[in-house]
Amino acid sequence: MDTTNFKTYFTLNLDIEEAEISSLIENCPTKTFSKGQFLLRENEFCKHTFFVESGLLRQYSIDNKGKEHILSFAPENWFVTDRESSYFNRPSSYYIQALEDSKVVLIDEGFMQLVAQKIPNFTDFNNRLLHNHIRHLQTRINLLLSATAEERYLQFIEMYPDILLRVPQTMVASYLGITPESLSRVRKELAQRNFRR
Amino acid sequence: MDTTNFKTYFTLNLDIEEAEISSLIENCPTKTFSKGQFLLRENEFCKHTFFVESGLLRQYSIDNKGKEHILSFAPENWFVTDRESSYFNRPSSYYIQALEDSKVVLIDEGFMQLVAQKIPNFTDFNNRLLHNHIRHLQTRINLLLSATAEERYLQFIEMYPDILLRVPQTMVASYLGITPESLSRVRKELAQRNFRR
DNA sequence: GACGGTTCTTATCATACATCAATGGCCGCC
DNA sequence: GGCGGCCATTGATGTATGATAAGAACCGTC
Repeated sequence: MDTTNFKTYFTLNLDIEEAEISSLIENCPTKTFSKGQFLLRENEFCKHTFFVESGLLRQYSIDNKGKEHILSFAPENWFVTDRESSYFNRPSSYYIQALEDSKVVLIDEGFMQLVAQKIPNFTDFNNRLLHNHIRHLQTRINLLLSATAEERYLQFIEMYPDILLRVPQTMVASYLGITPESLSRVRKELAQRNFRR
Repeated sequence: MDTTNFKTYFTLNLDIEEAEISSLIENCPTKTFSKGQFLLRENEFCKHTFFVESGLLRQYSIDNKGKEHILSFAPENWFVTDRESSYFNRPSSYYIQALEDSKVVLIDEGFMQLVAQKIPNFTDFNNRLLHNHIRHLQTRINLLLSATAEERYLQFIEMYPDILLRVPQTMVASYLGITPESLSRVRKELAQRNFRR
């Protein structure tokens, strides 16, 4: 199956030759998920990091009142996994689901170690990914602590203009930590104050 | 200066001999901060990871309305740093401040690389720290998205019973993302329902 | 032991957001 | 082309938490 994005992602981020990548990537199965299908469910053990070749995924949890809370969206060229489960080997508390028909590369621990052996600066690369993740989470916490629904929405538009157009509003609301109704009103407010798109 | 905690932390987490540690640690300056002093301020570049030998630190931001939001507390045996600033080399958006008189080990990039060279499984150790950090942040986001003030407070008590007793309530409130007044009410509520401590 | 600062509590009022319920648009499907 | 499911909108009402203000408790300090 075609894994163009995965390959270019690697060549861009690692100092590595085309041929070598291709031979490495052979070790990674690719899988197709159709809209609505699950890549991971609560209480399962997460065994992979998923690289999104095409399509769109979401990672979310369901709280004790039955409400969904989206932790992250993953469009093409993004990684997603439950590190808590995969790294610490615990049952996951999250779901990962396809929001569009998606092609996904499945990366397991063995592959990581293989690449780490073959490619010297892979650990650095991995480190960068982790740091990026942390930065991202930290920003979000800060936002949840300090910003109103409207401010968070505006920030979301800034950061993920593409995703905004690809998912139902309900899900944006769930990401922002508000109800769909509230988001609708926020949008109305903004529209009335002559805010476009 | 005495760095007992730092040493034992290392011996416990890395496969390494006492003598070797001591010689390594010589490279790390230790500094004392008295209550209220700053280790890092907004817009400064964070050059160190801080290991708290004794005392208590907090990391917080100030939003555009002038309100403080505590991102983390760091009691003895904890690391704290602004990874966003130190790793990506950007001006920090956070403050790090001593809440008690504290002894702190200053770890810089050079030290990290030195240790990485000398000690084979240091990268793994470092990885574990990063993953732990991520897990922690993720849990917090989930909580902010799904739990009420009361639920968050109860969870805080569970996780940080010691810190609860060491910092003013104002700061607990700031960590939870509510006002001190609200926290006071939550506590009153709990007390009336016969909840102890 | 009085003083001034900080912290905590309490009361009243204000507000952002949730909840509940109804409606209408959109779209795929038989 | 009508039917049913999903989604967005809107209105009425409820509730948790914020804002403001004032007083009480605590605490180190001179």
